[in-house]
Amino acid sequence: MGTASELIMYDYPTLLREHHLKATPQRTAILQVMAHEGHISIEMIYEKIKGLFPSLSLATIYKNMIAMQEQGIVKELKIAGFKNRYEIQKQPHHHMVCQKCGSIVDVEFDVAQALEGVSKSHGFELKQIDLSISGICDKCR
Amino acid sequence: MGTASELIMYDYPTLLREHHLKATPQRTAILQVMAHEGHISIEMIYEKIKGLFPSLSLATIYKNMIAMQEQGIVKELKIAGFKNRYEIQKQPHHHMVCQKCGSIVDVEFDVAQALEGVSKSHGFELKQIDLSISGICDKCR
DNA sequence: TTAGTCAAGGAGAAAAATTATCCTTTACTT
DNA sequence: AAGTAAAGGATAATTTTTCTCCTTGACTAA
Repeated sequence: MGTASELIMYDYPTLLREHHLKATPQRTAILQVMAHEGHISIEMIYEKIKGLFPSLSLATIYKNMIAMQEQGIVKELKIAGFKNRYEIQKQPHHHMVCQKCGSIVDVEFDVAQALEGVSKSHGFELKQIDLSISGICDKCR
Repeated sequence: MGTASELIMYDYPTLLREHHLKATPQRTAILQVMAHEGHISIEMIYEKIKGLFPSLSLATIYKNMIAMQEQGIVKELKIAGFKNRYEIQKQPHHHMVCQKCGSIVDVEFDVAQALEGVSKSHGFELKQIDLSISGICDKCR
């Protein structure tokens, strides 16, 4: 945090418009909560912002998550043993999940090169890598 | 296929009993369908075997998947863009998913060693690795 | 083999998660 | 400032998953 290139990511209205989505207060709030909470579920988002928008509909969140996924702004995380969670797209990274407390930590680890070889040998055009490792985190031991 | 050690895996009644689960015809059929179809969803299983058991309940399949997961016989696959699928537990492996036709191919690729280092540096006790790569398969190009 | 027991199956309701419909509101364009 | 298309809200409808309760049946041990 602190450099211009990082700060610009917090201008969510602009980010939305750049992706041909209207910058509504609801959308901006969703992104702010996601930025603050990290890996978050639909109804956690709902709980966090329904105070700001008393008439907020759950459907609004679902619809926005779909729209923002299509635009590559957010990403759905399907992790064994947990309900789906969402995060804002950022640098490629993977996840480290504690099976006890459910905490999710980002880890940067480059598997791309090795997997290029694997996929190439299958005539497979590699688009995306989803990797999560599960275990027991430092705190829970 | 062909060796004794592989064939023994097809004795599902014994496999179930070894895991303290009763070997019912429904369970055996579920495992047979899974073995035949590979990566399969709950309702695909239901469609495949409801002919054999006219009174089959969807709840039976759900309950059995949970029980068999707890015993480590089957594994749930949560893959971005797809409904949950299930596979019979076998040698550690990962998945290669075509974003177009949805086909899933097993790939053997050892990421464990490298990830040991990553997790160790976070004081994390590594239990499980879930990796899937997505892209366009050979056929779909 | 047979009776007893506990797990498993079936039916259906209920709950949870997701999507669709339809109308109103509003962000953006010009 | 007005028009338009997109987004939000309310609500119903689907879909997915879980639960309850009762019946059936697989396994155990005599």
